[in-house]
Amino acid sequence: MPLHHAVMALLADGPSHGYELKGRFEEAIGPQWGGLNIGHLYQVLDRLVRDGHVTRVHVAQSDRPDKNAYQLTGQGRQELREWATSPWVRTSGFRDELFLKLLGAARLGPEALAELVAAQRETYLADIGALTRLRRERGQEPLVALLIDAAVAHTKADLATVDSAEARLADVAHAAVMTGAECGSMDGMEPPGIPPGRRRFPPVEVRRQSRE
Amino acid sequence: MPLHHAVMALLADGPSHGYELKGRFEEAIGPQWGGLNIGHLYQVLDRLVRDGHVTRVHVAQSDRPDKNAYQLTGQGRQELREWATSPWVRTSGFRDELFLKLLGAARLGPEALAELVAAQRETYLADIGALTRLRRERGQEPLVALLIDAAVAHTKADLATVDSAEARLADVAHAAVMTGAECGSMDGMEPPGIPPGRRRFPPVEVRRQSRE
DNA sequence: GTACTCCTGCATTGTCGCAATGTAAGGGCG
DNA sequence: CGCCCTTACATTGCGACAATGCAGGAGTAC
Repeated sequence: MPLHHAVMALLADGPSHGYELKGRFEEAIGPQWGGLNIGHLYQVLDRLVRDGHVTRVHVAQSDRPDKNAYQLTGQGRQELREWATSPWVRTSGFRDELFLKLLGAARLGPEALAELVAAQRETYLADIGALTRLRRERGQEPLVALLIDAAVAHTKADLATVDSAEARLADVAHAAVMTGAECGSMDGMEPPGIPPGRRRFPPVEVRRQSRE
Repeated sequence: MPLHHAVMALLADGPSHGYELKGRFEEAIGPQWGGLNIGHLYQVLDRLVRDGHVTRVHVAQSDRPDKNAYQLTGQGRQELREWATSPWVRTSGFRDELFLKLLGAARLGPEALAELVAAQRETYLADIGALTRLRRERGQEPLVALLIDAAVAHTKADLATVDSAEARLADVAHAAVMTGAECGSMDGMEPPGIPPGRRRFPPVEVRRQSRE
């Protein structure tokens, strides 16, 4: 995710340096985000300097290793304001690895689908449990509480999706078995030419719809 | 997102080549995913070949430009099965750009937050409308219908989040204004040293909690 | 021949994580 | 005191993958 705007948001409170910014970020956004990688952060800071959103000032310290202080520029402040007040518009569709797994499992047959659904269900329940625990620990900060609630809502929606998936995809999964997705072998040899039999999409007719 | 497993899932139906795989993918996963970049796809195929999940066979054609056919190997088939039947476990926390925007807007003050919330609300409503339309057009395929429903559910959850955000973050936003996040100027000069006044996080005491 | 589709590859940018480096403060110990 | 070890602080570099875009060959249709 584009971290650089969030870094600018933190810098709006006053200059800071890489190591401290990591602390500020994790303090502000809460534990459900997951740790912020420090190497990534410095790359982001480099880019912000390069683009003129932030200036770097070297600060010598006697009692500690030197550090680089980063400060928001006027241009950066303006950029931040624009970003923070404009909505997030989905640029690349609804992409979720779960979707791909459902596609794969459905094509593998009903047993594979059932296995995925059951396992995924457990995972989501565990996630919700962990989030609930987090919420108890860090629920005082309003932003953190809000974000945790949002994460829980997402997970519950996902749970409902997988719960309905097995029934709704039963036909697909059953059809997949018949068309040869399951007939193993044919590992190594099978020389060129593409065996023309058993292919569901002959020349496939790529339909370009008017989106994008 | 890790596309390569999905490509393997498509190849489970039989060998294919890059351009056709793009068509198969968009056919199978539906329009809500968004277009698949062809360049990306070839990168993925290269990696699959490198890792032994897929073999490439050059196919000469008289009536068209030559093409490369890709075929799943036994190892690839096994890898596919493992991936498709194991749940997706969130590795990197709940990361949503909306969360970062809320953080940024809240720090900018109540007006910025209100602006973001209103705009985001409109965006989500428009998304839901577009998805509903899609659902009418492509709702026959069970997988596509399921994925669109999942996308709608997610968006509705997001909608609820932003709707509650303004009230729940009012205190944070108000506090932000007082602490100087809004006092403009200080663009260019302001030489080194980091003005020690007006900083909410003096040495900041990075608390490392026991996660990860 | 030129416009177009099919098909592929490369270059570039951004995201993300790990590992390595260097400085300095603090503690134990002969 | 001089030595070593650990911990905290602070930064940098490397490498993999994701994603987009552009260039271009090769054939077809006019």
